[in-house]
Amino acid sequence: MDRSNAYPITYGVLGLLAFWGPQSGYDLKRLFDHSLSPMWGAAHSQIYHELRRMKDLGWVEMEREEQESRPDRKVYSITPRGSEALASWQAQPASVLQLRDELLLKILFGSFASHDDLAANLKKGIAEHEMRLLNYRQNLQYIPTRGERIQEGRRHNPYTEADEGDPFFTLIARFAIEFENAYLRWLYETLAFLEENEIPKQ
Amino acid sequence: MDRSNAYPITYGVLGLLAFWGPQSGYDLKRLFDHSLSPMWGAAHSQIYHELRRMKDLGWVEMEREEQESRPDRKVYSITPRGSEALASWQAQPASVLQLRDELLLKILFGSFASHDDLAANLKKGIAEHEMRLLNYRQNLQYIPTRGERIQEGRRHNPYTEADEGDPFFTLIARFAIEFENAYLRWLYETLAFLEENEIPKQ
DNA sequence: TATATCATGTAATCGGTTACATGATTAA
DNA sequence: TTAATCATGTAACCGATTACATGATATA
Repeated sequence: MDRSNAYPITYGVLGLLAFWGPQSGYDLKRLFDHSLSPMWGAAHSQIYHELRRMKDLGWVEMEREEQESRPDRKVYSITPRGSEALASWQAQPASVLQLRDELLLKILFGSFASHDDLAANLKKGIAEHEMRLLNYRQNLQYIPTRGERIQEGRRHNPYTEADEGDPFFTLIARFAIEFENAYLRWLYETLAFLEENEIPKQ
Repeated sequence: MDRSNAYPITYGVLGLLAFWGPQSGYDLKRLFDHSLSPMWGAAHSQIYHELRRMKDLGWVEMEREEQESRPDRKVYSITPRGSEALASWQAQPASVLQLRDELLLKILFGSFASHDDLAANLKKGIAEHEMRLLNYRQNLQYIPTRGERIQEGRRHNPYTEADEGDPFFTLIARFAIEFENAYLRWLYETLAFLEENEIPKQ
């Protein structure tokens, strides 16, 4: 629980602090939802938890911003030791990916499902991934610029044109789009295959 | 722990029992490693756990096979109630995918890494995914056939030519290959981009 | 009037991984 | 002689999700 270990999610929060400058837990949750969600989601409870752990580790500092009629904002910023931790994480090999996609499991065992159940799940998958694709395409036009964001502080529009933006965000956005395209292509082909091979009910 | 709920991993084990016929925990672990591992991995401890839980639910039955000089094999088979559970799982919508790929996280925060660290991680990713692709391509030639496997029992070669095999296994194998191809294409492009834009050390 | 946003946290649970534990057989 | 295979389990831990808890402001 309060161990001194760090995990991908820890560095996710730390990286966002390094990139965007000082943020509250609430801000970080929105950044997660906006830029990381389908790549690495996080509940707000977990973000608050990681912040406390990193404070204990000396990787972040906290400053309290008082507000009338609302809970104080606790604004966290990365410390030099946090920056070191982030860099040494980058020097370590990444753990290997596991998909864990329930839809794929269902298709794999499709011989135990009715045609209609399979088709329904495929269509739900198509809707879901089409929506993601739209989202990513829009995001690609608004890639953040690091320097600006940190200098001007929070609460202004953090986006600039894609061609001035952080090249790594652009690379990841491209990945997301290509992944969704490949997934969708397969979903449509699979659905078509099922419809062709359906044995019609008498 | 011993709750009466079921999760994707539960149905993964149940589906394997339905497809391949009676198996021991040890057999199931190998089937997982062979056919499901990068899609939905499972430690042997978890498989044994799911088997006990499903026995309590009446979804599987256990029969003890005595052996000299080795622990008894406990062979599990799916019950009619297990088949019902599998079918009703297929009727429910699948949960949505989250990638949770640490490599993507590292690339996203690539502005806090050295060129060499990034390149090393990309190259490790390339090696990993090339290996998977090879594996999937080999698997595609040997797709299991359900009926045979169950009738003839375990411990014979369970594979037949792809064109006679289960169509769903073929569909999933195609997905896996297309996914790895898309991922690899992106990895190579990203690595090339980094090499082009490297600021050489003085 | 009801929902959404702002803002932070605790508690409970659980899915999943890693380590621990045992021990015979067989092939390199 | 070392490692891999066969074979099954327990224990500890922890990352992550879900639910619980509070309460003001602004918008529909």
